[in-house]
Amino acid sequence: MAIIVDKVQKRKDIAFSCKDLFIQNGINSLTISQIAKVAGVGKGTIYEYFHNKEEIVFELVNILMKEHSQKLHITLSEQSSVKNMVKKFSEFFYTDENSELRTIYREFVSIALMTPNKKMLAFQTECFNNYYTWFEEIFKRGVADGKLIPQAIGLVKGVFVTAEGMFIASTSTNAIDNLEKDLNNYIDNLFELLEVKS
Amino acid sequence: MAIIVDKVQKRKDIAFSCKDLFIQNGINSLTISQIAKVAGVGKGTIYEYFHNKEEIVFELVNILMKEHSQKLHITLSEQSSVKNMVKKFSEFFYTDENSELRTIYREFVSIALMTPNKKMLAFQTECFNNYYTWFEEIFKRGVADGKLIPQAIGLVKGVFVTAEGMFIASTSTNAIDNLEKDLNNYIDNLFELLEVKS
Amino acid sequence: MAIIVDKVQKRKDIAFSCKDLFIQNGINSLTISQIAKVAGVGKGTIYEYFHNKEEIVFELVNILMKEHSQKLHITLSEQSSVKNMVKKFSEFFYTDENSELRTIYREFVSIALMTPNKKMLAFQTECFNNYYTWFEEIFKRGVADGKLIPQAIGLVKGVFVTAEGMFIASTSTNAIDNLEKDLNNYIDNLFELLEVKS
Amino acid sequence: MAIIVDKVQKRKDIAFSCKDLFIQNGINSLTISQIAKVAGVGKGTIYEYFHNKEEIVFELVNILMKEHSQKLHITLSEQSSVKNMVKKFSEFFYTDENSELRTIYREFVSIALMTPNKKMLAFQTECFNNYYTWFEEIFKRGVADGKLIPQAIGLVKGVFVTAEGMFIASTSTNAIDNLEKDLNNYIDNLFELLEVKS
DNA sequence: TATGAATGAGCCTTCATTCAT
DNA sequence: GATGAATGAAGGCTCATTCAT
Repeated sequence: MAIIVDKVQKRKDIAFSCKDLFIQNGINSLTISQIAKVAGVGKGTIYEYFHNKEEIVFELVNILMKEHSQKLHITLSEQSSVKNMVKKFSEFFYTDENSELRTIYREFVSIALMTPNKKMLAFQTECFNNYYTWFEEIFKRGVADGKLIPQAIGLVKGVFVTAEGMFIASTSTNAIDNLEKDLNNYIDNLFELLEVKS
Repeated sequence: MAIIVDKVQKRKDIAFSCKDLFIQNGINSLTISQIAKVAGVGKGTIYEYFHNKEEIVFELVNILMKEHSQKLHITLSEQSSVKNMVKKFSEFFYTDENSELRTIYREFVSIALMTPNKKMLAFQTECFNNYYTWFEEIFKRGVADGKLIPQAIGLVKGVFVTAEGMFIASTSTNAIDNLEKDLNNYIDNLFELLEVKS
Repeated sequence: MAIIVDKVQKRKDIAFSCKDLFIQNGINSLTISQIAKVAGVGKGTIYEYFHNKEEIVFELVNILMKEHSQKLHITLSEQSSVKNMVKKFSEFFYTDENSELRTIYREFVSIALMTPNKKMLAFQTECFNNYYTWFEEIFKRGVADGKLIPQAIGLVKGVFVTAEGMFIASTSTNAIDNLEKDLNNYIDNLFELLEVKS
Repeated sequence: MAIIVDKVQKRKDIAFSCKDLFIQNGINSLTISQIAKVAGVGKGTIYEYFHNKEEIVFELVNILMKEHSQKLHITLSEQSSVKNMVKKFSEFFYTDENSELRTIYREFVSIALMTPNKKMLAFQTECFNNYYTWFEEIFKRGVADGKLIPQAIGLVKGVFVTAEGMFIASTSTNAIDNLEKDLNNYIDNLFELLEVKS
């Protein structure tokens, strides 16, 4: 009887096993040899599950994003105000807890900017839409509940990308230390304008 | 005696000469051989002016940014309102006119995210601060002139990075076509809240 | 499953295959490409078995030295006097039979003098000790058997290195033709003093 | 009036100026650029005085050897016995005072073994003969004066090269620390046999 | 299915040498 | 005589990918 291998699971396992390597060295200095070694499989086997190196990053980000997404869902549902939800949302970009995922995310954005290919873009779009729809929903509910002024809707997209914008900027300018302060300051000031005063 | 060469100018010339190559293929597929060829110099000559490939990109972005910065200065000085200034500012991210610089800028951000080194970070910080100080000034003047509400100041950083955030997002999600609409919509809605109604 | 290869043997094969190339051109003008070609393997394969060019020479000398060592063992065991043993020992430095090994040995000494690294030094030490212990043994037995005067022991190291010293000198001074005569003359005169007259 | 440059002296100056560089890095990692820099001349100028890199080493060894030779002459003339002369002779190979020259000499031997060319060999021969004639003379006088037994003459060449042989061996085997002891021990034991007991 | 030995195109980089000034 | 900018041949080495087992 042939051994039945769960291809989907093995794919995930391989991607996940090189997480640390990926975080430490970045995709550019990762070699298939190294990946095969830490994954505990042969070099040829990698090619049974992935077409190229970037697909592995792809899979890895996929896994980690889903994980993060689930946690975030729970956290958000515990928040009482839209502002707090947005704050929890933006926490991703500075808490220690997410530093690993952030490192990988950074690399991922970098790859996407440099060598965009269809599969990767499709995934990014999915990823973006997933979070964005969510984000939009929160704002819409806020307006419907009379917590936010109607004009808030027109700012959703802008607000959504601001956290990422700041993250990118802070990485580039090596000013990651101020990120938390800057983000919270921005959110506080913004909601000062958006929240309906009771 | 030996030939005296304007090393600074030649450095610029080499960097500039590979602009098209860089736009078409990205830094990763650029080879020193190609660069030397389009620059019309020998391979060894490249190393007389640059330590490595990334330094060339570095120089090129430097040149183009300065060029763009100057043009922008003029354009901004012609605007009558803060909102229009911000719109002109954000035009960089979608007009055809800047598509080349944008491509290079994208690559540059990508490199900075992936392999940050001190020199590059220093340049990025300088670049960021240059534009940001400018941006902040515009807002402060707006408030001082009674055109914007005082709370606008607390949003400066957020607004500043939003355009970049959307740009990155649009690249990833292949939704660059909507960028102009999204950006303008965001700015219109935001200034609805920030502008002092007369 | 994958092909199982005798890595140790293949390493030897590759090293051995470039013997002639090495003798004709010396290590400095040997290129990896040439080595790969005469070894009948790809360039990359070389790096599966060796870390760098010098390691190949290292392996080659290792092989040839062992071969020579074995032959010498037999030859020495056939000698009747210590003097003859020493003569057979020193023959290495001038007989036609060993000219190839000598060329490689010369190159090897040259490398060791110029770029000593731990591995190479360790091997040299081993090599030296191997022959030297042997040499010392011969002298000790000679004294024990009453063939040599006891003071011979104090000269062992000096005598041992003399052949090599003459070899180096003869190479430098292009006087290799006189080496045989010089060596034998030296040995004859020395043993005149060291041998116990019956 | 044209500036009269002492070509011979400038040649020496250039060679001498790169002494430290040469000692620290060895000939292989010396570049013409570096040499020109430390010599305080242009790269092209080097080629006015030397045909290639090795010629510089050649000149340098020449200078240093002559210097050493003169010092040795004086030292030797102060010795009372042949044995002491030989000891002083061999001191070159282990005293701190000569460590620099030794480093260069080692490199020089290495070059000579690897890439012997006529000029270099001619110089080596001259160098060897210079010292050797001297050495032979000492022994001959020792015999003539009734200090040494006549058979000593037949050992001159062997004894002469022994110090160098030990030096080479000690370099290879990393046993340079024992060199002084080994050499002196050898000389003491040898002269026990060669000196005429009064 | 799994492997890992073999590959070789092509990269970056070095540096001795030239030659116009 | 002196210079140093320019060169380009040539080298070592990497590593994604293949494929026989």
